[in-house]
Order: sequence, then C-alpha cells, then structure tokens
Amino acid sequence: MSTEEKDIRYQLADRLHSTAIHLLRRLRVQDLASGVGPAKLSALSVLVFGGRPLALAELAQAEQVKNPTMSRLVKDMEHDGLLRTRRSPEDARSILISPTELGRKLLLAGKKRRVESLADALKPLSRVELEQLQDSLLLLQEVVRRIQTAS
Amino acid sequence: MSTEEKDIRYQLADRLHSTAIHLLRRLRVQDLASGVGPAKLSALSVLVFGGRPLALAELAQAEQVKNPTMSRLVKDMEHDGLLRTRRSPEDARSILISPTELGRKLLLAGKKRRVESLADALKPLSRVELEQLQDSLLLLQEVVRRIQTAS
DNA sequence: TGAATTAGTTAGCTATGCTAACTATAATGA
DNA sequence: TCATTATAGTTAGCATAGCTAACTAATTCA
Repeated sequence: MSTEEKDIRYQLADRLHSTAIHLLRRLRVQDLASGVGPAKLSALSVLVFGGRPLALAELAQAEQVKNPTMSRLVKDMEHDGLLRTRRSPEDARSILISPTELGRKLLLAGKKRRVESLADALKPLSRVELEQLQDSLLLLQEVVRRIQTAS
Repeated sequence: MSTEEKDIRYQLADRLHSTAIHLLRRLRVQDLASGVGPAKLSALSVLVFGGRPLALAELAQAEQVKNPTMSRLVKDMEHDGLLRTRRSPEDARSILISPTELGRKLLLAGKKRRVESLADALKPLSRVELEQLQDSLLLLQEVVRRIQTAS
C-alpha cells in the first residue's frame, strides 16, 4: 500500500464527491418536472422494483434515511395516491407499504424523463466506454455500501 | 446505434443516478460534522481552489445554482467569517468574493473528514481498479457537463 | 438623458433532512 | 399475570438548500 496509491484514493474520493454533486444538480430539473421530488421517486423505485411490500423501517434503511423522514415521504405519497399502506397482520405496530398502479406509472414516466436527459448525454460515448462505465459503476456501488456512516 | 446500445445507456443512466444519490446520502453525515453543509463547502471549495475572487453570478454558475440561492449561501458564510466580499472597483453593481483564512482551514478540515471516509471505502480496490475508476470519472465529468438542463 | 439591461438582494414558498417526544403494540420476566 | 421494557411508527419543530417573483442600484445605450 504505497503512499502514491493513498494519494490516488484521496484525489479520486474528492472528485467522486464533486461529480456526484454536480450530476444530481443537473438532474434535479427533470426530477421536479414530474411534480414528485427525487427522494420520493427514489423511495417509490424501491417499492416498485422491490417486489414485495416493505415496512417503514425497511424502506427508510434502504434509502439511508431516518424513520421520521421516510414516514413523512410515505404520508405525502399515500395522500397523492402513489402507494398504499396496511397494518401488518403479524405485528400490528408495523405497516406494509406497496405502490399503487398510479405510483408505478408515475415512477416510470418520471424516471423516463430523468434518465433520458442523462442517457442523451451518454450518446457520444463509444461501446467500449459505455462498458467501462458499467464496470466502474459496479465497483462504485460496492464502495458506496462500504462507506462508514459512523465516523 | 443499435437498440441494444440504447438499452445499455438507459440502464446505465438509471444506475448512475441511483448511485450518486446514495453516495451523497452516506457522505452527508461527514459534511454535517463540520457544522457547514455540503452546498457551502462546495462553494467554498470553488473559491479556495479557484485562485481569484469571483463575482456572485460566476460562483452561482460554477455551482449550477441560481443567483438568489448563492446570494444566501454567501451571506451566511460571510456572517460565519468563512469569506469576505467587496464591491468590484470596475463595476459597482458587482461583488468580489474571496475566502478568509478561516474559510480555507475549515474547508480543508471538512474535506479531509469527508474524503477520508470515502477513501477508506476505496481501500479494498486494486491499483488497476482505482485506475479504471479514474478513467471512468473523466468520462463521467464530461457527461455531466453535457446534460441538458433545459428539457 | 431617459429607457433598458444587468448584478445582486429580499421575501416567501417547497422539499427533504434531522432530533426529541409521543402513541400503540409486543415481548419479557418477577 | 401483569408491570416493565423495547420496538414501530408518528408528530412537532427545526435546519439546509433549492426555486421564482419582485425589488434596488448601477451601467449601458439609443
């Protein structure tokens, strides 16, 4: 583990952070165009692609957010008809959250808008470059999971 | 430009978005530990590494944020002694914004904390993988610049 | 020199984070 | 058994950071 490698990691970490910030700032425009913010779309996505109803705490953990934060997002989305909740038959303290058909449709439409603008920006890349990005993204997803939240 | 390639771009775009969201959520913890939020640290970073005083609109554009948003961030940071502003001698409507010594120190300390936790998560990667990430990040930075904000 | 433009600010709204304190339910153990 | 403790979620209240609309002050230009 050379000093040089450490330097590479530090510089890479810094640029990853900066790039993530700027990526999301650009995409925020498309997110807001759906009338549903990014946090809600992201949570809805977990429900739609998760394949089973989730408890509030599960959803909060999946989204790396505290329970009260998720509680409010869920309340808003239920009000908007994007998801429904029912009490768990096994534990009456717990709720089971599932997306509605409207929620699925809105998610896919919102995702389409957002993803399209990013996909357009990917157009100039060659097949090789796209595959390189895919590989790197796999690495990066593992890296993100490893970040220690307790400093 | 095959359909398959289009699919790859769409899937990649979607995962890029998701990964960026989760990366920043994890790092938010370290950002908040400095007592200065991520938006302020990012703007301060532009000032510190920019090398010259910037006008408000320049800083807002660099941070991809509207002027009123940056105006408030600058006001807060000036109040906290992280930067100073003076009227431009050339155009009395314009202000020139520079970081203070305190601002530089706080930026470096905050960045250290944040970058360290991300750099730690990069430790298990091999030299080859680090270099692959570096290359991909270059591609990604260009991609981000190409995202059309006007949908 | 009066009108239009430009730089920045202020006011007020929204979305999304947090902690602390609460309610309701479940599990434990004396 | 039933009182205590723990757990799931909610509510209240606060902070950060985005936005637009409407304003002030300075500059440019016809």
